[in-house]
Amino acid sequence: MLQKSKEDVIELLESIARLLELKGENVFKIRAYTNAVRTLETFSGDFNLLLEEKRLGEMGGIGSALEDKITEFAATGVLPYFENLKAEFPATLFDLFELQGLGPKKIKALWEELNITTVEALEAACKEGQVASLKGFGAKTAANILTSIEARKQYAGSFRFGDVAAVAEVLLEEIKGLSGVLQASIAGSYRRRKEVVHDLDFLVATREPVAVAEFFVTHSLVETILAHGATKSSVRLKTGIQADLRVVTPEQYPSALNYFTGSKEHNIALRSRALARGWTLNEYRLGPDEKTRITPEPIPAIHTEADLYRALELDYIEPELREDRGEIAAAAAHQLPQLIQLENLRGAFHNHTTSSDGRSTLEEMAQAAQELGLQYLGISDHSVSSFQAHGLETSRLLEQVARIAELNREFGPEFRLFSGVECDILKDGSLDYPDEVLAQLDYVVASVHASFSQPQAEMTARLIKAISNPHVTMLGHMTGRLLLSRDAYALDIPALIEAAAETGTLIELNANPRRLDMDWRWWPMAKEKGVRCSINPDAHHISHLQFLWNGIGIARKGWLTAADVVNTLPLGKIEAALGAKRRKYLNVS
DNA sequence: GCCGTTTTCGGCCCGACTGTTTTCAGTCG
Repeated sequence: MLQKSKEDVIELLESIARLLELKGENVFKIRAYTNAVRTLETFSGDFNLLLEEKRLGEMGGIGSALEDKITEFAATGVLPYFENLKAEFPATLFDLFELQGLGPKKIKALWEELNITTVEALEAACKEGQVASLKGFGAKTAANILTSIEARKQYAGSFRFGDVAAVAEVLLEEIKGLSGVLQASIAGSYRRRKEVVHDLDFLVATREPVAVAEFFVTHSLVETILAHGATKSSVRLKTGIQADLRVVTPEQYPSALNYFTGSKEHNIALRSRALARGWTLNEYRLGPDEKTRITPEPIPAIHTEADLYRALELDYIEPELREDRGEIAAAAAHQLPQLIQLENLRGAFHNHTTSSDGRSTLEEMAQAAQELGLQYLGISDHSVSSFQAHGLETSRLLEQVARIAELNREFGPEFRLFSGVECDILKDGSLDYPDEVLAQLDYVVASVHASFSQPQAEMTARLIKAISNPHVTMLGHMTGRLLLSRDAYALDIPALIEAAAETGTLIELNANPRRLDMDWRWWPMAKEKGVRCSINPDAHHISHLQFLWNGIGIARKGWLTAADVVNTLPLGKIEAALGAKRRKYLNVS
C-alpha cells in the first residue's frame, strides 16, 4: 500500500526544484526535476501499478536517481533527501518567489546578507534603505520590490478568463485599427483559452514599432508602465492585470505568434523537432542551426503559423491544444480531432428563470435563445432543497412544465423549450424529488449545492448513487469549484467518469466563467470512456447565454469534437439523446 | 539529473529588458 499519491509526488518534486534553485544548483539538474513533474502530470495511467512494476524509469525524463527517490517517497511517505534540503532554508522564504522581479539569486542574497525571510521584513528593509545598499542591488531595485509587494497585496495576480476578455478584446481591436499595424493578436495563455490567466500578451506585426508602443503605454486603460523598450513594453492595466506588448516585423510574426502563444512545454517540443532537422526555432524565425552536427534539411518559407507546423511535419495545432498533452504526436500522425466550434451548438440545458434565482423570465429566456439562433433551450430551475435560491416545490415545478408545454404550442417547429430541473443531490445521494415527479420532465440535471465537506469516498459514493437514477440525464458542475475563490470538493473524478459511462449519464461542461467544471484536463478521459458532454451556460440572466463562448474554449481544450457534445444535435435528434438513459433502464418509449 | 542514429561525457531553448555595472548578472517568458 502506497503512502503517497501521484499528486503528492508532483508536489514533492516541485518543492525540491525550488529548493535547488535557492541553493544555486546546476540549472539543468533543476530542470530535470521540473521535466519529471511534467511527465507525471501528463501520465494518465495507473501510477500505483507503474511503481509496483518498477517501470517509472521507462518514462521520458525520469532516470534511475529520480525513480529511486519517487519510489522511496511513495512507499514510506518521507524522503530524507528532501527533509535535509528543506531544513537548510526558512519556510517563509518561499513567499518571496511570488514577487515580480525576485528570483532565486536575489532571494538568496537578501537572506544571507540581510537575514530577510519574510515579505514583511523585506518591505521594511527596502524602506530603510538596507536593500539598496546591497551589492548587486540599488535604489531602483528596492523601489521595484516595494512596487511588487504592493501589487501582490492588491492583486492576487490571477484572473478568470471571462473577467478579462472584454477589456482584452477592446484593446486588441484598437491596436488592430492603428495605421501601420499589419497583424495583431493576443498570444499566451489567453489565446490558449486557459480558464485562469496571469497576463495578456499582445503581439503586433508592424514597420512602425515606436508608434505602436507609444499608443500602448499611454492608453487610457493603463495604470502604470512597467517597461518601455524598443520591441517590448509592459504595463499594468487598471483592471489589475499585467499586459505585455511585443512588436515584430511581418516576417517574424508567424514565429513570434507561435512562440508567445506557448505553452512553454509545447514550444520546447517544437524546438526539439527543429533541432532534429538541423534548424533552430526562436521567436523570430526558423533558421539554420549554427551548432548542428547533422546536414540540415532545406528550410521552407514560413508565412503563417500553419507553414511552421508543416515545416516540422505536423498538422496545424489549434492554440487550445498547445499544452504538451499529446498534441504533437497526434499532429505528426494526422490524428488531431476536428475541434468543436461555437456555430455547432444548437441549444443548451442548464438555465434558470425568475421562478428560482434567475433574473430573466421564462419568456425572456426563450426569446433570447431564439435571437441567438438556438433551436432549443432547456429550463432547469433549482429544486426544493435549494431554499436560498427559491427552489421549486413540486406544485410550482409542475406549473412550469404546463407553461412550457403551452409556449411550445406557440413556437411552431423551429424552436422548442425543454422542461427540466436542476435537482439537488442530497447528502446521502438521494434526489430532491420522487421519481414519479422526475418522470414528468424532459430531462434532469443533478447537482451538489450543500454538504461540500464530505470525505472523498463519501462524496464520490453520493454522486455515483445520484447518477445511477435513470431519470438523471446529466451531472451538473461536477466538482463545485469556483475559480479563484472556492476549491473543488474532494472527489474521485475518474470513478465518476467511469460511473457516468456505465450508466449513460451525460457530464456537464458548465460554461459559467467562474466554474468551467468539469475541468478541461479530464475531458479526454471522459471522451475515451464514451461519456458525452453537454455544454451549458448555467444562465441566470439572458446575457449569460453568452457564456457558451467560454464553454466552447474549454471544450476545445478538452479535445472535444461536435460529435462529443450532445447539444450540437438538432431538434428532431436531441429528444432521443435526452431519453436514451430512461429507455435503457425503464423500458419506456 | 537526464540522455544518446557520430557522445557514457558533455550537452541540455534562448532572446529581451532592467539595473547595476563598465561588460554583465538576474529575471522573465
